[in-house]
Amino acid sequence: MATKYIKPTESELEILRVLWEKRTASVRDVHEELSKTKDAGYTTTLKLMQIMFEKGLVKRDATLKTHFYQAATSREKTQKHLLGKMIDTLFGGSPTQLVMQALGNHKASHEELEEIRKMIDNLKKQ
Amino acid sequence: MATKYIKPTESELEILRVLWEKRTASVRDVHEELSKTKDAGYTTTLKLMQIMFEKGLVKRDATLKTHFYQAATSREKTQKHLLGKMIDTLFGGSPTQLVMQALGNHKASHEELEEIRKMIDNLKKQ
DNA sequence: TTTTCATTACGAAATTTGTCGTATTTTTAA
DNA sequence: TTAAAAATACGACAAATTTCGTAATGAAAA
Repeated sequence: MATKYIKPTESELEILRVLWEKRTASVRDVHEELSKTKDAGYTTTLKLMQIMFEKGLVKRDATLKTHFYQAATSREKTQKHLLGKMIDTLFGGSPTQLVMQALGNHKASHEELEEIRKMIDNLKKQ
Repeated sequence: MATKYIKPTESELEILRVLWEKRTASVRDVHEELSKTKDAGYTTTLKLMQIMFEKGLVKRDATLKTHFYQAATSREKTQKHLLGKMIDTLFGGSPTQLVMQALGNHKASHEELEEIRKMIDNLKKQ
């Protein structure tokens, strides 16, 4: 049995975002990044990251005094899970509906649209 | 200033889903629908809907003994908000990334793909 | 060495969410 | 009119999440 997927909370997702971007970061690194848009104390970030470690959401190297953290799961896997959930709960199970919404409401460049079109053509061949 | 968007919780979203489908429903209606997949008492559903009313997530007609509820916001608006948030937090602001993920991981029929392709062609004309 | 400073550990409070039991109110049926 | 049934109101509790203060620890500087 695959280990149960643990859904990150809102705050945990913010931390994961930083870790995905930086690959490896100390609590202070993460906290400074988050401070740009959010204000909470350093120990709050620390505590959250410790909890995430207990949950298995992040890994850490504790050999040095300053611990260094990494995300334990990839951005892609998390995207897949949360997107799947959203499709089920909010788009009646239809990925198409979601895609239409996304394309309709959020600007995409000519090149990006072309990229998507190519992907569709590929999918149709199968 | 537009009134702040209130993000529905997980349970609230389930209730909204029922209301979007039925347009108008009593607490009992909603509860019976939810009972199919979830087990919680009637008063739990009632309480949640009362809280949602206080938050402004639902409207209600309280002239009769049995109150009738409606979602205060459309499914489309909610989809747009949550999707936008997901694009920002999880897909680095790129709707294209999200679309590619969605198409890659979730099966869509030939007809649906065609539909999306048409939309893309339309968007490209502008 | 001693002091200072940055870090982690930990407990606990505050908030939010989800749950339900009981009281009250209203309608309907006997 | 009275009793029963069904609905809402409300308070309270439990669990999860977020927050922070303080203590302990380790490293670096004086």
